[in-house]
Amino acid sequence: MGFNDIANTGLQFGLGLSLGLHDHQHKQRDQSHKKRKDVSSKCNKAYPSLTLGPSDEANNQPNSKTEISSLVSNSSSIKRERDNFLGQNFEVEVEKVTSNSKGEDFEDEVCNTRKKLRLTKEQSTVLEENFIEHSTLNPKQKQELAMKLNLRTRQIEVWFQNRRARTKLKQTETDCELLKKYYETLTEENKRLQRELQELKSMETSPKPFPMQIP
DNA sequence: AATTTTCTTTCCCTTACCTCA
DNA sequence: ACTGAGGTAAGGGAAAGAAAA
Repeated sequence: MGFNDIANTGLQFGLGLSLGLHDHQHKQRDQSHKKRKDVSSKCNKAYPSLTLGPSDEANNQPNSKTEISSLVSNSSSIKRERDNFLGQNFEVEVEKVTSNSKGEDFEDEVCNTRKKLRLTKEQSTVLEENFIEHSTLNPKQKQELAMKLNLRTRQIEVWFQNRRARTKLKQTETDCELLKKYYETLTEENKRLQRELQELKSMETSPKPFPMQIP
């Protein structure tokens, strides 16, 4: 078993732990959760700017209820989506598009793209500074930071999550290198001991010195 | 008061957009 | 113009706890 095998086993073990949680026994646990996500997902895909936040610096504004209502029509069920922006609790009515042909065509048309926001240099710097201070935020800190940077709390949350993940990845890489070195050292040591053992064995099998005769 | 259901928040892994060489 | 790699914002599943029924 080489180092890579050991490393892979470790990775698989780690993955297994997390994948093990994706058990079918939890699938039915909360259907409403999934529904909410579906609605949210549909809305996100259809109208990235509505929930993904600003697509550029100029468009850095919260989305109004009327904007959403005017974009989505033909409702069959209504869900309320909350979000915080600038310390306010925005409650947004998201209308689920029914499965009529018109709705599906429209969805297909707009769902292929997922716009991605780029944080400005200033925003990244402030976030980085905050991360150095504390790698996790409480709701209040999150709120304040969102207000300060003119971002949604979800975006702050996501940034910190991703930042923690990067830190963890770096640490894992460092640990991996250390383990690799340790493995090499142990291999060398093992070889040396094997040689030593071999020498001792050969000495044992060679003829012993002539025993002294005692009268 | 105890139990069940629904909602909210958070974490983690994965996906996919974007940039650059 | 194309392409592959790397960085990273966001999506989505799951868990845990709170709130509502």
